Amino acid sequence: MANSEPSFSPPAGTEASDGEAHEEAQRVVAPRKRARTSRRTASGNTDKRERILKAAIRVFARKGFYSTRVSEIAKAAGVADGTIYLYFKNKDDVLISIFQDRISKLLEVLTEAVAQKSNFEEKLRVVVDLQLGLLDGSRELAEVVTVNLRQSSRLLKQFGAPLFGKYLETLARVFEEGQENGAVRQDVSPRVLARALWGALDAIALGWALGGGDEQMMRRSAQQVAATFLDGVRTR
Amino acid sequence: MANSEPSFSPPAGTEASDGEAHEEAQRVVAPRKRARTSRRTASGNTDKRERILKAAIRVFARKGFYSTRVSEIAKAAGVADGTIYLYFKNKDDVLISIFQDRISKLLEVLTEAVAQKSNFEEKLRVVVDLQLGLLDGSRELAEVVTVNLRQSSRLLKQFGAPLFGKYLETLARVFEEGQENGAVRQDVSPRVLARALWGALDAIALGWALGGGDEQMMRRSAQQVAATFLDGVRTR
Amino acid sequence: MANSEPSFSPPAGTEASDGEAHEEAQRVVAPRKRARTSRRTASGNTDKRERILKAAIRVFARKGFYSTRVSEIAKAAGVADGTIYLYFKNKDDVLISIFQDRISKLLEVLTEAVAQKSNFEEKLRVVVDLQLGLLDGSRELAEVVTVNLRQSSRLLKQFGAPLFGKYLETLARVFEEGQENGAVRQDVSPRVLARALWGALDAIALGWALGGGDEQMMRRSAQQVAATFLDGVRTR
Amino acid sequence: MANSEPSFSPPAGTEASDGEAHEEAQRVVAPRKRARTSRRTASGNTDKRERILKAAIRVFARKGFYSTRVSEIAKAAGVADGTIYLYFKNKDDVLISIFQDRISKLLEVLTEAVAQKSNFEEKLRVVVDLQLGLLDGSRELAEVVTVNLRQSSRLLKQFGAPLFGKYLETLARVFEEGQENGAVRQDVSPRVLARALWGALDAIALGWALGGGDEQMMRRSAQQVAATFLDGVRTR
DNA sequence: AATGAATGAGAATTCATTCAT
DNA sequence: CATGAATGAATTCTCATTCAT
Repeated sequence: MANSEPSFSPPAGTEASDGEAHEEAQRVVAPRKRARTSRRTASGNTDKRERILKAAIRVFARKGFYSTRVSEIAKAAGVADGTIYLYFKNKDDVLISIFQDRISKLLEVLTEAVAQKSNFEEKLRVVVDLQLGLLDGSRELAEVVTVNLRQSSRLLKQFGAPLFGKYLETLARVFEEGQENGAVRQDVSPRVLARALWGALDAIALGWALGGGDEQMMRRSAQQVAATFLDGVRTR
Repeated sequence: MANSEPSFSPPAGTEASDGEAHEEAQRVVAPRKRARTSRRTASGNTDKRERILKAAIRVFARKGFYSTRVSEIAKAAGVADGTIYLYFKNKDDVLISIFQDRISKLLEVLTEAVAQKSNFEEKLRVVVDLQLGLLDGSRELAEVVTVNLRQSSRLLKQFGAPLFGKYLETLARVFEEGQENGAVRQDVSPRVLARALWGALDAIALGWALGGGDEQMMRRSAQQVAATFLDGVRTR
Repeated sequence: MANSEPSFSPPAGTEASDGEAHEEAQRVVAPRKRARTSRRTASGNTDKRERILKAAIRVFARKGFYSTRVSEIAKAAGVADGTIYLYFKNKDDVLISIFQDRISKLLEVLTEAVAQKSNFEEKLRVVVDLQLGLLDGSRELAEVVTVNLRQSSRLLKQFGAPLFGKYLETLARVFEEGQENGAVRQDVSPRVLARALWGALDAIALGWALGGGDEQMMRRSAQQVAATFLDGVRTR
Repeated sequence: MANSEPSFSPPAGTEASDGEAHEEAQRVVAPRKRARTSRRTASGNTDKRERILKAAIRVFARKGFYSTRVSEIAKAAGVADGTIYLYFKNKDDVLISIFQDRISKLLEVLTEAVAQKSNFEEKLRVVVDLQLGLLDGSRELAEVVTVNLRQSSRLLKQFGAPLFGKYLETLARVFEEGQENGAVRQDVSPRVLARALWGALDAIALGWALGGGDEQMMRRSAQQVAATFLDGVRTR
């Protein structure tokens, strides 16, 4: 099977019709004067926007973007339908925000984690663990990315692509460094390797996310993928 | 060992809420006296159902299931909107039919192709080429699968998953055989490898589809992934 | 009271927010292959688009554009809500279409009627009668214009203005000719006179339309306005 | 004779359907303990109600009743959305209050101004100047009337009409007096003349408002309309 | 069998109004 | 008194599906 995922940048004429939308992607951070009411007890009810985002992640993951009704997100978040629109421009904006908020966070964590490790092998293991959500609290993050990355081609192409590109870039850099210091074979492109690794891990995570697997199984899978990749890319 | 193929089946409570039921979710091969008119003279009016299916594959691959309008499929197929309903129960049924009709065919091709090759390395290369659409003209079909496998939890989990599971099964079998005859290392699960390979190839195909890359580049990438995987899984 | 009507061209920042809308104002003439079903018995059920337009005129006139629900138009036209959208892009488009269809017709009639009369006095009387709907079947036309001209500032400014401008232009031309051949005083601007006459007649028509006055009363009013204007503008 | 001032009152069955009723459509001068706080020290916090009313006049004049959001009025008035409801029963009530508070004031001014002039010609000139907003700063107020008089059948017919009727009445009275003392021709109805004059001036003001004309141009137009009308209605 | 105009249920979104702070 | 976040009823519009021709 050859293929292509929900894609990640306008491949020719795709889902056009609305060339507008989200002209000013950022906006809406919180309907004025937050801060007083927000972060009520220092933890619970942290912020309504956050609550909606979390609810949306849950529902999108379960039903997919298109099958999710705005009212379902609202109900899951425990707010009125209209409240969603106090924090997000529209349904699309909710999905986009999930990406922008979460993925950039994942990217930060990745960049830092990779920087802390000194040799190639360690870096690669960090990448694997992080993407599979085995690192600290990255579990939910990973799940969001894995599951939601696939919901709306149009949206994600348009707004997810740049961030996704940076993620791959960081991975490719790890392989490149490996080549530079002789740890990685020279006859393969760092970009291709980055993509392949991401895809492999993504597939593992997807199977796990959908199958409801336990973490132990996941760790074992991670271990195996890491080992195989290391052997595969090793200089010989 | 690890990863017992969670296999995409409805993970617990998924997309319930729609009590609308699936009274007879199965299929509809062709409402009304099909068989007689079908494949009429092997020439004119060859088969309208076929034409619709082909058109749907094209459109679904480009825009995804939810963003595709029934009228678009009709237009692409050169038939009236209503005609679709003469051959399919509803829009869902069109997608389901694609999975059932076509993917099982693709699966056959894979099974056969793998069976024809005698050693592990050759089998793996066949898999790679097939999935990357380098083997025949199965590109678009593969795209439908990958694109849509991620949009509708309900439909695809329910109908796509079993076939996807079989695909992975076939791949896993290749690795398993490799282990049996000593070509593949024993410390990794064939299932995990199958999934990882599929994911890696899928990611490559995605990048290619989006980047508008040429086939040559694709072949080179395929070559690199295959080589890396082979070295990675080789017994040592 | 100084004032200004619903206006007729973007006076500074007015009801902006949607700079788009109606980019391709024309469109939708009839959903494909009309002609067969249309104009059924040569008269009744002439055309669905026409039926909707007529219903909309009635309802808009009674309740105003903003207070009219699309479903009310549909009910009045005896069609389903969705059918409206087969012939019109949206609610706005219905109002706009009323103008484009009807006013241009009124304009045609005016131009021709004025051309047929030779002296100023007769021309002026024709204008009066036409605008007041006293000429042949122009009654409904006049009513549409009078009542609907005032419904949506934004819409009418944008789409009604050009046509309204032409209407005034034609009137002004009548006065101008009057000045040229000595029938009309030279110390007043034809444009100002055109506007004033239109406004005066519009006011009369409005009172009549809302009050449900009878035609006799209207004729008398028309007679009086015409007489007064004639005396007022006469060369002395 | 003709035209007995149909006067904008609900022409038969108008805008029924909304059985929501007008339980106590009348008015609300100022909910809660007004009077005490109002017009506090004649300086600071002069009167919030007044501020809201002024802001509403501005916004309604520009965008019309239906296109104006309550929040826009609030912002323009520099108060919170909820504050509006401390002084007005609802959005409708704001518009109604404008009519009742302001227009009756305008009417007073007109009545007085007309009373101060002794001959017909002077009276007519006063009317012209007042309606064209040349007499004081009543421009915006006049705009509210004209713009909104045409948008909402229900509200304005119900609440604006009576006042508008009085305005026309006053004008008609001027013409009637003119007839009584021989300054105005007897063969035209004062009511018709009143309506026609109002309409003519309204149209002029409209053109001016839209064309962004300067006051000088306006004065010239006013001069011309006044002169033409005077000549037109003069006894001969 | 084929057509495509018509249908109407369903979904996103808006905004007047309320009410806890 | 004021505030403005939250609410949810109401409305427009879409599009899968039907059915008369």
